[in-house]
Amino acid sequence: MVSKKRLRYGGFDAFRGPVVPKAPRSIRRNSHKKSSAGSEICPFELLAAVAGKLLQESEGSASSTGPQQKEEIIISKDIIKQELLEVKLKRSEDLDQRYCAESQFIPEPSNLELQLEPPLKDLLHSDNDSGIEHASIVTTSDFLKEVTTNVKLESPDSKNGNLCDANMDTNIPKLHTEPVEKQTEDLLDKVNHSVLNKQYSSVHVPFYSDPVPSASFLRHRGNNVKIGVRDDDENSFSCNHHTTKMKAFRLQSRSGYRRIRRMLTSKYWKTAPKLKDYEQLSNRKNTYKRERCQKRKLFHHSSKPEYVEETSSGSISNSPERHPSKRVKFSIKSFKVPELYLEMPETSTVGSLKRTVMEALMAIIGGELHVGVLLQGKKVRDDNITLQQTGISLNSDTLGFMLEPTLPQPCQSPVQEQPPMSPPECDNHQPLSTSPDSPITDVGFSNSSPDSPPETQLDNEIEKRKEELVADTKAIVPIQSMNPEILSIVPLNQKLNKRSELSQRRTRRPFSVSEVEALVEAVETLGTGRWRDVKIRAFDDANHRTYVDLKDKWKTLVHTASISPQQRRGEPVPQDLLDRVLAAHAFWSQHQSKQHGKHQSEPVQTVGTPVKVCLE
DNA sequence: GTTAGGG
DNA sequence: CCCTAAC
Repeated sequence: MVSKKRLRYGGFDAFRGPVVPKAPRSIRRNSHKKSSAGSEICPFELLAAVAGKLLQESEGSASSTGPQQKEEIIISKDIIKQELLEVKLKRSEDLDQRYCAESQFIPEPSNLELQLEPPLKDLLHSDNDSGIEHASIVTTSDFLKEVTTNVKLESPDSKNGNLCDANMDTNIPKLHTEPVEKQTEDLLDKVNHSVLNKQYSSVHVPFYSDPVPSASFLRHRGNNVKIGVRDDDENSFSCNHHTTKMKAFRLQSRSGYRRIRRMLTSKYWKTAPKLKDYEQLSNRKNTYKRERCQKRKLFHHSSKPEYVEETSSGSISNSPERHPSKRVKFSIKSFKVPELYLEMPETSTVGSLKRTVMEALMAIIGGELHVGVLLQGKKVRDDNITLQQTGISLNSDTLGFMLEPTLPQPCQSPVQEQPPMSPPECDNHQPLSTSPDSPITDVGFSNSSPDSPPETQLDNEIEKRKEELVADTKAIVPIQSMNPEILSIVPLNQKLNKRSELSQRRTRRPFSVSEVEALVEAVETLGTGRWRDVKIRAFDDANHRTYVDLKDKWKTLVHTASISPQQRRGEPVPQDLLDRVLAAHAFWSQHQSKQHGKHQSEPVQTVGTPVKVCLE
């Protein structure tokens, strides 16, 4: 049997060595920070930056080549490579060693990068109608290695070993200042306008090959080419056109999964470079929340707007003259495109690759493009409220933008049918082949209704199947690796990638009143320190409610009960229940529930009237 | 594996 | 809900 850990490592433990040193966390944490912070992300940042410059510089000579052949290749193997040499030194060695055996497949190392220029405006079907002037593609040797060999291993450092950066930055110089009262709608217009009007010079789309291509991500599109776009965070994966449903999946059993995920998401793995503090901040704390809000968004904000002149608190400058209103300055550094997934035969020509990439991009951004505004991770949906009202004027450091292609995006149902990554069944049994007609709605993410399913059984099933999944997944890898005909291109975002694969947050499932009642009842009798017992007693059959959940729920119930009804959110809990909550809470906290231990069966509905439940 | 708390 | 420290 393959252990879960093995799975996690793609069964290449031998290559990896201990992931986390058996040392005190504090030590591990520190060492990790220092060692990886610089070597993991930076290279990619650097790559992007360097490549960007290079390409920009080469723009002059690489201008449009014609109406039809608007594509153009730029192979600059050495330049970028050089730039990265220093940074990647160590890693490169590792990789080279690893791939040594397979390197013969690599005709020749080259750096790959994709650049779109001018703007997407053309693709956007915006006001303008010109076409893309050209797209350049460059690959790195590593990239090719990965591609041609379909590497399936990922070492601690190969988290980044996944090669290229995966974001598409569309640099936008700067946006104008806006009156604070300006409505968000206006802001959006501004942004959109800027985006659509060549105000940025290039678009970068670095890719990386997916170390463990998920069958579910594959879509056939025309001949052999597969294209898809995966939402970077939620594992949600959107495909263009004929794509059908794709569901992400969980690989491990809940416990194992959680354990692994804990490892992956723990700060020990966090390696965001210092330079990206802003990102780290939001990443660490908001990624879940923020990005969660972006489900189904093909584009997500990459960089928060930066204040051009002042700090967050002083970001507002007065414009005495014309507008009495304060003005907020926005400087949108760039936008990022989510993961892009492509597959095509090795025999494909570079030209076709370019076309494919373009098609994929077109598919993504081909429709009308909108800009979404994210404030503190939450999407600001109301276009009519003012910046002031949203708090953007004061808080723009938590502001984000995202490009929203107009793909059929069902979503938006507050609740979801199924946990995003959950039902392994889906993936397991809906392999590569897909019916082009399948509704896109099923794509990856899920929608599950809170009170959805007879989860009890479902969960069990899932649990069972996880074992199978392990095997299946493992099997998939080798197959891929042995099939050099498949070219995988997947933009990368390691952290997100990791998270998306293994750190999927559970789907939110609000407690129903009946659940609350059951919880209250159980706590009344058992006390507040025996959550496991509470679980067994009242939620034994609810696999999705862990005792920790119950404990948390109780915590919120106590809080809810102590605030005014107006401040409460969600499905209202009957006041009488809340009263019982308070009573039980008071009772048990006063009676040190812990020590009440064992088996008092006395229903404490009389909690209010102190009882001598204490036995013993 | 559980608890208890902070986030 | 997540993440962790402490048991």
